[in-house]
Amino acid sequence: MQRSLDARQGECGALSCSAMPYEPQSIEARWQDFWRQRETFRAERDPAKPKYYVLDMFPYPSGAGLHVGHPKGYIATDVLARYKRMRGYDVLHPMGWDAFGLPAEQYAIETGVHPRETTRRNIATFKRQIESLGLSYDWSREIDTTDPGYYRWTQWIFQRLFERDLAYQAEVPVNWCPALGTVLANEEVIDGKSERGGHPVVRMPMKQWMLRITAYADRLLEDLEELDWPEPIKKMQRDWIGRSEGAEVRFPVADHEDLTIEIFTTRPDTLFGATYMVLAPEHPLVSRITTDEQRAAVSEYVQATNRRSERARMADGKRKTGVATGAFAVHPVTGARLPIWIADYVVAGYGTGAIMAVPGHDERDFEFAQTFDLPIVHVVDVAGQELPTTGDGTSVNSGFLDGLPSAEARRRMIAWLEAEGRGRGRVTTRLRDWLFSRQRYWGEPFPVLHLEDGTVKLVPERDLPVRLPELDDFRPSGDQRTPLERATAWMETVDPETGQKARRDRNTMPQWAGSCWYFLRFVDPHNETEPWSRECEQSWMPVDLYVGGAEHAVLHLLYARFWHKFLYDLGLVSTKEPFRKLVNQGMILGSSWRYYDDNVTDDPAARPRVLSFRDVRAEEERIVAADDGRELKARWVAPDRVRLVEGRTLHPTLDIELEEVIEKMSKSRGNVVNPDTIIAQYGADSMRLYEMFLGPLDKEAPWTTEGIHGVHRFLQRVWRLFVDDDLPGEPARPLSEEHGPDTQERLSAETIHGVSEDLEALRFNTAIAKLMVFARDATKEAPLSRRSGEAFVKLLAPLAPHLAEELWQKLGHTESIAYAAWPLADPALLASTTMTLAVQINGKRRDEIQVPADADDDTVRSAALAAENVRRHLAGRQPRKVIVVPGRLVNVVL
RNA sequence: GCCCGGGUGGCGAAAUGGUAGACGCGGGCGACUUAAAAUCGCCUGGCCUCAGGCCUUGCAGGUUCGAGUCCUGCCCCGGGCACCA
Repeated sequence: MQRSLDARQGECGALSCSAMPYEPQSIEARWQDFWRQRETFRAERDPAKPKYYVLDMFPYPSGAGLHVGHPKGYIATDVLARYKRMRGYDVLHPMGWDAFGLPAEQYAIETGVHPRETTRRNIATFKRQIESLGLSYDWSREIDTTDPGYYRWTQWIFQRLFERDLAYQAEVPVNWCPALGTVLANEEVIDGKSERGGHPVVRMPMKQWMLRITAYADRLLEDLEELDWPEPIKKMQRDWIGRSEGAEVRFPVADHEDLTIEIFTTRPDTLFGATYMVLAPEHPLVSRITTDEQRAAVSEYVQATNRRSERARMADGKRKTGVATGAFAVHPVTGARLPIWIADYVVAGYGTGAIMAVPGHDERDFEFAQTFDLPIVHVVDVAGQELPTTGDGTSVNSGFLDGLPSAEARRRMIAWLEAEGRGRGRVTTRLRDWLFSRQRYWGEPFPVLHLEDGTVKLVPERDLPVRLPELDDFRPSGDQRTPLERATAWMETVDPETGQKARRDRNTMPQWAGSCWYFLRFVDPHNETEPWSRECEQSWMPVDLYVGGAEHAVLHLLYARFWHKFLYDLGLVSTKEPFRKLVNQGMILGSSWRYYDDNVTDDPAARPRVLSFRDVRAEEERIVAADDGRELKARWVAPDRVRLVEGRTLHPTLDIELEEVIEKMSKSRGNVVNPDTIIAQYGADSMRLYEMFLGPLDKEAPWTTEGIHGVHRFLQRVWRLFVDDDLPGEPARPLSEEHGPDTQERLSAETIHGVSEDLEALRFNTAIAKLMVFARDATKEAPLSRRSGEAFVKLLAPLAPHLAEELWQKLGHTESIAYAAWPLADPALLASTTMTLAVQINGKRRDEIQVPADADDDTVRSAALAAENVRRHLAGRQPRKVIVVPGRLVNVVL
């Protein structure tokens, strides 16, 4: 940079030297206003152009606002949206709010502020933060799931489900969470606790709305094949659906002519090895078949099972427990009497809640049989292995199956069962119908009326939406009454068609309802006569790229696919699947510092003993003091409060060394970084660039505030490439209208080529690296040519849009760069005239040679053998073999 | 236990079976400065007998002219599922 040091000195005499050369704060606000006022990103559909629908999983606007981890996916989709626009696509890039749900309501209960109010405030904060990143959303399509104009159509879709018998009410055992005062879907229960809040959940029967997602199980499974989704996510969905093939077999109960036990097995070939039966403790037949002698023991076991949470059951490990019912079943083939047991290793919710136990070929049955001294029979021979064997082999001791390989034996047994009327081939799924009602306030009301005669009918379409009633008290009642039942005037109504007295439904829909179809509303958000028009749907759907967190693998993504398939069957959408390509962005991690104390109960009056991480050890799940073994609790120190003393990291006031822990950002750890602070200091473009530069999009990465310096320096360098801030009044450095030197033109072509490829593949980190190389090297030999300079600004535009707009304007353009045509690399420049080849000897790099790009193998070979260091290694010997890899290297084998 | 990812400099990371460590952080040296910051330039995996050479992508083998990349076995970390019949 030999440019005018003299000018700089001259300037310093007259003016302050502290003027910032590149001031993102003023640039960014100006361009954000520009985009807003011009509606630059309003999506319009021109049928002559290809379309690109790029979508973020819309956020739940929580009270805490965004931290730097949230926008990573939004930035990535924004880069792609901007890139695709410049590539000539019509881009649909919308944003909205998934605003119904528990946290707003929990907050309302704590503070007394209406959820509508907190939701409004939270949305305002989220929107301000998102806008400050310069994301190119079409805000005219903003959606809020709590808006009656939106949930009207959520209710409308529910009505269509009801009409097709895909929504029904049933008395089912549900996951009741007393602390939240609601039931939860299976997907919302993790380890026997609620996904939100970690409260205990108990199973109990209740009348609930259900959606028949099981009717779509096969299609949800099959159509995964055609999706460009991460393999682990597809796998999780397959596992969740849990399809397995096998047979249903009916075992008559001895001495109860009217009773049969129905079981499901994937191994009908082992039927001859069944030596006893097991029912889940909750199985409906238990009380009917239990003999008087066993009744006391059985009921005690059933109660004990109910009391123990699933967590406690798991903590017990694999120890088998159970009680005999005293009853017997009749083996459908041999007629043998098999004792019927109950045991909690058979779960009520899977299959039929009953099994035939084949201890010879099932590890669980084997353990149980050993524990209770039940007979074990060998019916499948697997290459001399000892029992229990669970793999395929050859049937033995199995009557008409003897000698058959397992697969054939299965077919033969199913045929026999069907011929004898004792069973049939069957496929089961682990997936169960979706429990769709919640006993909460902040959700969509069900658009139905319960008439006095018990019938349920739909609210007429013209009366939609059924609005949420106003309530002052949102609390769950503690019993099973719901908040809506307090709105008595709202609950008691009349059927507008018959004039009969009617009650509204007391439940609301779960949080997932609104997100099942929001991507469809985005294509036609202001339509008041239908949820979306056919025309809009066909011009934008499906979503071409969907980016969001992996935590939605089996919740939102499965539910949304289910609704979409249903809408497809109705002819309302034209694609079987809503999301063609899915990418999970990796989390951004924060760092905090840890120590321990013995105030395990968080007693504020305690004077705890404080320990460094060096003085503790892990004992199973707990952390204890290394010396006296007392139990400890982890404490956290935010990174800005630690003291660095002689290379050690210490507590702010105490003399103990802290341990750095890098994990998901959360309030409780004090490791959250607010994007507002980063943007105020470095600007949105630096923030965007940094998050994209950290590493591959789908990988998690730790946030470090030093790291952002690098990309900020890069943007400053870019600024100076175009703007001479030492010459006030000069809008831009004059760029040469001539072609630059060959090296510059070639670098430009390579950068265009490389950045384009990287953006297509979502490799933002390497795209940025290539831009950095250009900015570093382009002006080494000569000033930048206009041609290369403008191409570079365009390449930068998707990643750092504010700076690119500013430079584009300084280069004399009056239109936004947002729709400027993406540059194309001159292929002639990509092919260089000479090339540098590495020369290896026995696979080790020893020298390099320069040869013309079109040199033939012989020329390359002799050049390689003539290289100085090669001659030294050869020392007169003849190489055994010379391998020429065109364009790459030469390997001389001795 | 089972199923996925992943182990590369002090750190974040690059690398169609073909020059390992691009780019960035941090660090070092120098220029500019009264000074500092900012900026700019150079250096920065380890070791040695240093114009050269040896070692190096979790560990141990294998395939290949050539392996971070492919194969076999193992170790460690992260995630998902978990008595699923």
